[in-house]
Amino acid sequence: MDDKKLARRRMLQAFTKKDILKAAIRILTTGGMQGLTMDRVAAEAGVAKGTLYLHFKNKKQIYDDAINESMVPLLKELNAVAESDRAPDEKLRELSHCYVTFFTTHQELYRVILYDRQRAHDTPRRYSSSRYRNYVKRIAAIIDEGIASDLFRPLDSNKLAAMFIEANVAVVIQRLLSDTSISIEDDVSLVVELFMHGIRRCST
Amino acid sequence: MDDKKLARRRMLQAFTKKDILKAAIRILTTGGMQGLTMDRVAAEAGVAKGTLYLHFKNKKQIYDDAINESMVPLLKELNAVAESDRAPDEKLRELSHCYVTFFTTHQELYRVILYDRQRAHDTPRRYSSSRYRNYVKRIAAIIDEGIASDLFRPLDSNKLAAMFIEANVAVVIQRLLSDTSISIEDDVSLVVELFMHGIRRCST
Amino acid sequence: MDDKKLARRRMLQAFTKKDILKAAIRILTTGGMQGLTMDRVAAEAGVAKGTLYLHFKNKKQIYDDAINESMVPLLKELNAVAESDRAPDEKLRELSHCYVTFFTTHQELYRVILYDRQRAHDTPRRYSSSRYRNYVKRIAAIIDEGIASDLFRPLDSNKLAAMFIEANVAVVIQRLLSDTSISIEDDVSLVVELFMHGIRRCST
Amino acid sequence: MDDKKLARRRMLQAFTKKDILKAAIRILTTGGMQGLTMDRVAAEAGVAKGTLYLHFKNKKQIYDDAINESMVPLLKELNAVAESDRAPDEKLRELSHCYVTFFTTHQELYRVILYDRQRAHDTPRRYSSSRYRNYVKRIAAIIDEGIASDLFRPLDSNKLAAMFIEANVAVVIQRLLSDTSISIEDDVSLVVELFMHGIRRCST
DNA sequence: AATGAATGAGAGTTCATTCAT
DNA sequence: TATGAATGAACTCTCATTCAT
Repeated sequence: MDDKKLARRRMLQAFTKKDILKAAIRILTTGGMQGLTMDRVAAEAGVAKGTLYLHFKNKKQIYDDAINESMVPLLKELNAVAESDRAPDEKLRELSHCYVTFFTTHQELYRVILYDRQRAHDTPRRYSSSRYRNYVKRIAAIIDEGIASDLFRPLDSNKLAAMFIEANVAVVIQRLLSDTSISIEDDVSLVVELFMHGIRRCST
Repeated sequence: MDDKKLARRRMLQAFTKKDILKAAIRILTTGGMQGLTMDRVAAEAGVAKGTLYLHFKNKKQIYDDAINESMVPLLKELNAVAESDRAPDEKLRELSHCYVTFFTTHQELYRVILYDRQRAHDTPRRYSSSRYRNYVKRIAAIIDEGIASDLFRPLDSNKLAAMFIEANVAVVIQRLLSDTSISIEDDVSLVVELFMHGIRRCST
Repeated sequence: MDDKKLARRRMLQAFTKKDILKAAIRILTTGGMQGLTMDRVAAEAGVAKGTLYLHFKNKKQIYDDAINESMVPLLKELNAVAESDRAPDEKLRELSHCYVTFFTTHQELYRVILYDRQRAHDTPRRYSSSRYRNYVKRIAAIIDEGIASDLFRPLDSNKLAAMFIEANVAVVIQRLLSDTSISIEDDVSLVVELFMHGIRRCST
Repeated sequence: MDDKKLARRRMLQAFTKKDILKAAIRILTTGGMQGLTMDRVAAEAGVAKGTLYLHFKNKKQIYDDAINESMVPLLKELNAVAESDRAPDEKLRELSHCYVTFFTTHQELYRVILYDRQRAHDTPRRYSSSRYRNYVKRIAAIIDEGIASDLFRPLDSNKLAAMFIEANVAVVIQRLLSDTSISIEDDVSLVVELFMHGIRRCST
């Protein structure tokens, strides 16, 4: 009986916490980093300002947790692709697809994540940064796979992985700037084409 | 006589304005977006806070103008390269070199610029964004050159240009994250190699 | 049967209340007035925050009761001394000893008590103040004893009592400020010396 | 001309600062330490809250400066007495008079000062505390004078000085508690009587 | 009787902007 | 044109108190 009550209470608490994070993500998505104020988070989550501090130590923690939380779906897809048994080049194509789709639908939040990306410098153990690094490493692993199977040439896989991610970023930026609704497939194909063969005409 | 005075006044005014922008750039370079306060700009520029409002409408304008101003040297180099009479692939190599060098030495400022990059959406007339777009176009023009001369394959030059920029960004980020002092030449070579030939082993 | 239960419940309740007060005293002793928050009292007492309000009307009551409670041991000693059959001057010496010892070992709490001392003014019915007044009266009674037995000169016993207390306070403050560990006995002797040769009739 | 303007500006600024301090003292005098909030200080001084931070680094500085400022008149009187050429016992009488008068008319503020008195401990260089210590030293010097001239017995002058101050405190507290308007002279006489027949060499 | 999540008023502080000089 | 004191809204965070369970 007591256990049930406790469990239920925990559930409710967890719900509130999730609600706050969702609210924070919504705000980051529409208003960017500067839009994220405790007042707005509280209002958006439908709780009192003080309640935020019951669930999070301070604003920074809300910010960090929100970004981490928002990346969860993308990371899940990334894992699924990485652990599938397709060929490395096919994996890259699928990753590109995930990436472009995800960031096309997240806009402002995506900018925030990009901005957050390279801050490892000042605060070495920053979670967010290690997250990015990790992300790069996974893609590098796929490229290493390709190199090992003689599919890819032996180049610096880590940097190639980083460039791969940013190439997708480039495509997303262009999508946002041009406002035309080009099919995601075409963009993905372009990215993959570049990475597989480069742009130089093959001089037999 | 009066004209002379007026001209001189204009000059002085222009000087003050430049000084303020330089101060803002220094602050952005070291302290990022959040470090940019009117107090600090005034102090750094050696003028009174109120004076800032004689030269700029508000903080946003200082911010925007500072970012534009900070890009001027890079844009000049870009122009020089674009207007030289080298082959397109050589131009890309040189651009990559300019890019990596420039951002490696600007760090925080560079983050700010990246963050600012795709803000075109909400504020359509934003100067900074049109700057980015312009930038992409110039590189696209070089790629078009290559395509026209049958050096490159006929792909979407605009998006390739964007990907080229971001590939350089990727390299810079990795430089910052790894903290190792790899030669810029090697990074540039990797970027060029990717763009010229892709990563797939050439199965002749 | 029911009575037993009720009695037992009362007992438990009384225990909880005492525990809370003890917790409050511990906090006041180490953290002073500003350290006393409901959260800390609850945590220190090992009860939920809401529970505090079952035993006390509000924070002020906890604060007041804690101060009163903290003085109980001193008051007991005071009573013991007052009711002993020693000479008045000997009693004062012993009181001084109690005082200096007690406050030397309580530090922060002692500051709180001193601050609280004369608040009678704004809130006439304040318990703590009447306590202080009571305390003064008891010492005055001892002095009156001395006067009656021709040991002391006939001066305003109430004010002399107050001065006696504060003289001990002065000694304690100096002990805290100097940080040297002078023997308590020496300090007590000084206080007594001052008071004896002041109030004692000069036996030509 | 420019100098005049500058001087005038400085004057105005100084005025504002003094006004803020006066407001803070007024609040401390009536509402004690807890009544001192930035909002109230601003309202009482008739300035905006932000203005406070133009003149003071933070609340603590306002608090400290207010206490120091409030003591200025007392310290002046103390100096005047100390440097006069009267006999040490006469000096003590006058000091007592100053003390009782000053604190009788300052009430709450006086409690704040007392509370502040012995905080040297946690923050060693605290101005306020060194102020108190200094104060004690000056009175000790007067007592030393008396000892040197064989007027007083050779006892620990520092502690006697502290006890002298606190004896006056005791008298003030009693005045506040009893609410009767006894003449200050009588109280002073009692203090002096106690101290004289305590520290004065007993001329058999 | 006990809990502890939720509240919300209010605290200290920052900073873009204004305006009298 | 230049100043910088003043403003006040907005910020992050604290904490005494309430109330459904």
